[in-house]
Formats: sequence, C-alpha cells, structure tokens
Amino acid sequence: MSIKDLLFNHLIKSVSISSDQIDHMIRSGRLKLLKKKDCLFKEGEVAKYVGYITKGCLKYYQIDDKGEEQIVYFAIEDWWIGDLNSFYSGKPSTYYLQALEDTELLLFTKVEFDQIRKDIPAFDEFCKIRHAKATDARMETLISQRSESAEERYLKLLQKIPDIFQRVPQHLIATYLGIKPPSLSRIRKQLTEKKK
Amino acid sequence: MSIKDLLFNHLIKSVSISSDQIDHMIRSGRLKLLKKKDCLFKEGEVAKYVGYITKGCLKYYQIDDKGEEQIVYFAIEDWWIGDLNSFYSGKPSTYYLQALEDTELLLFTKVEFDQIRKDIPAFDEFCKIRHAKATDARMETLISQRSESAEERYLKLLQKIPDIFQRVPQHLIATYLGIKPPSLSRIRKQLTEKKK
DNA sequence: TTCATTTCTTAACATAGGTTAATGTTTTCT
DNA sequence: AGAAAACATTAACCTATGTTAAGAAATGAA
Repeated sequence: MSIKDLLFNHLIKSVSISSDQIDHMIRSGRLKLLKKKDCLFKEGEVAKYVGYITKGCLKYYQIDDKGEEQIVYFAIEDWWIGDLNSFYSGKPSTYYLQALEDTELLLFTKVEFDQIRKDIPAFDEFCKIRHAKATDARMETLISQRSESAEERYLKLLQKIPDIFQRVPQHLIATYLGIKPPSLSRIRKQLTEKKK
Repeated sequence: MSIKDLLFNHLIKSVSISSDQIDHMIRSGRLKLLKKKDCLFKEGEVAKYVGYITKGCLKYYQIDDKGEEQIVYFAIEDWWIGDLNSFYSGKPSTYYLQALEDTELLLFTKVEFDQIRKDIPAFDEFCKIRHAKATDARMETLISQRSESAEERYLKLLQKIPDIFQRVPQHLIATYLGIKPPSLSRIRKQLTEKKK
C-alpha cells in the first residue's frame, strides 16, 4: 500500500479528510529512513519532529534513576510518534526514540505541523483526539501495571501486537512489561505447561 | 486571591496573555460548586466540561476489571481537570471525577473551549503544551510504578503535595500509590522507626 | 564457517507487598 | 452525646517477582 493510502485510511477512520488534503500533508513533510538502532532523537536533544510510521518498529524509552531502560511503548507502522512535550515546548527530551528495525517515517517540524493543523481543521480535530487518546493509553498502561499480574499483561500485549515476538527481542518485551527476563521466561514456560 | 488573579498567574507562567483575555475566558465559562463526594462526571457519562480548579480537591479514578478503585491522580486548586478523550470525542468516559472536599471549578463546554482557543492563540498554545505535559506526567507515574518501591513513591508524593495527608484519607493514598492500606501503614511505621 | 556477541532459559534463594482478620481510632450523623 | 460508619493499625502467613549466576541457543560479522 502506498504511503498516501496508508495515511488516508488512517485519518478517515476518525475525521473527514479529502485526498487533496492528504497530498498537502505529504508535500509539507519529508520521508526519512532510520536504520535499525538509529534514534530519531535522544535524551538531551530537542525532539524537532513528529512522525507517522509508514514501515518499521521503534521503542520509546527512558533511562531511569537506577540506570535501567524503561520502555513506555513500542510503535509500529500506522502509528504517530514523537515527544510532544519537547516538540511544543522546545525543551530537551528525556526520552529516546530508537528504531528496532529499518524504519520509514513521514516527518514534520513544528512550523510545518502547526501550519497543517491551521490549513486543515479536520486534522487539527484529529490531533486533539489523538493526544487525548495517547494520554488515555498511558493511563491504561499504568492501571494495568498496578492491577494485573505479569502474565495478564503479557497476554494482553500478545493480543494487541501479535507479531511483536517476531520483531522484538524478548528482554525488551520484559522491560516493556515491567518485569525481568527470567520472569518472562518463567511465565512463558508456565503457559506452555498449562496448555498441555 | 481572586479567581482572575489565580488564573492569570497560572497562564502567565507558560504563555503571554493579557488581563482582557483572562476576563474573556472567565466570562465564557461558569463557576460551579461541587460538594464533597459529588462527581463532575461518572463512568458512562460524557465529560461535557473541562475545568480549572479554583478551590478544593478531587480524585480522578476508574473501577478496574477486578472491581477495585484505581486513582490516576489527585487534583487540587490551580490544576486543570477533565477527561479530554470523552470531551473531544463525545464518547462516554470510563472515569469518575469526584470531589474529596467542597470544590469550586471554572467550567467550559467544548464549544466554549474551542472558541477560546480560536480567539486566544496563546491559550491554544498553552493547551497544546499542557496536554503534552499531562501525557508526560502519566508516563512518569508509570515508570515510577514500575521501577520504584512503594516507599519511594510515598516519599515522592509527600514532596509533590505535602498537605495531601491532611486532605485525603490514607486508604485513598494507598490506592494512588498502587498498594494496599496495610502496606502503607507498614511503610509509615518503618519510616518513623528509621528516623529515631 | 567460525568466533564473538547477544539473547534466552533455568534453578536456588531473597524479598516486597498482598491477604485476612482482629482491634483500635476517628469521623460523621442524628 | 451517643451510635454507627469509616478509617487505620497490626500480626501471621502467602506469593509473585527479583536476583544472581551459569549454561545453552541464536544471531551476526569477518
């Protein structure tokens, strides 16, 4: 599927938007290829771009006070990514956004992005809804972390991104689930034993 | 301090805004008093308003799959509150927003709020930054929940809202910290023993 | 194809926090 | 003021997950 079709199908799910407007968006931004392990931005850098993933997979993470990697989410094709806090405030990010596969992004600067939001009211509406949903997604993850067992969280992730285990090493999945690799191994073992 | 001064001081921290513009905002919305235990909205209702707290304290929470109350945050005077997801999408909220004290709010409907954002570009900018910060705050809470002990999270809360223990029953603070009341009691006991 | 690196599994042991239930304390309501 | 309700503490025991370290398997680079 072309980038245009991908983006059109993505936006039309939530708002009314025309083919011409999609063209305008794509012309306003630029495509960028990230090699596996490349970062779009790192801690200490300003996140100058927001992006729409057309292909690939990334992790959004932070190094916590104890020096441990904390993965907030994995993002795959057809997701938006960026550090909006850094993007809008111009302050350095405290996060890393790193490709886990070769990845293709459609990127926008703040000037470009604000202009598109001004030019296309439906897209401005889309952004408001999307930001609200992003906040909600973080709250759901928080509540899941608090109230569900690691096994429940593991099964939920498998439902949400079934091919994640083919795309991401298991110790990163453990990090995302908020557990250590030996615990994830143990859980997987228990689950295969249950099946029998 | 008057509501106008409170709101002005609040906004001027992040953006350039005039006294007249604050007047315009206050005229566009309305004040509402919530009695202790009243809800601004409940699960299943559309969150028709966003609000700025001029006085009081609320909890933003959800009932999880196990029937347990999950408090995402406490909000006090000089905070903004609402379920932006429900507010912008018009879908029912899955959250409750309940007053823990008699509380005074400055409320705006979506029509009013969008109009203010259109009329006052600086306020539109403020909202973008604030939404990004809200998402960041949820991520911080998530990472704290994953990587810090209950004792560390307890001490952090005390730093952030020192008078929270005078305002909110302890079992709600336990809920917010993601632990059970007996665990919070144990932690407090250990801390007083350490001090000696 | 082989060596080096990264990743995964396993096991034994440690521990933070959960559970339950009893008791004590404070707040609220009439 | 007194009764009822809500809240807080404590103790004994339980369990999920962490920790560490070793070895096995997979991957990738030369």
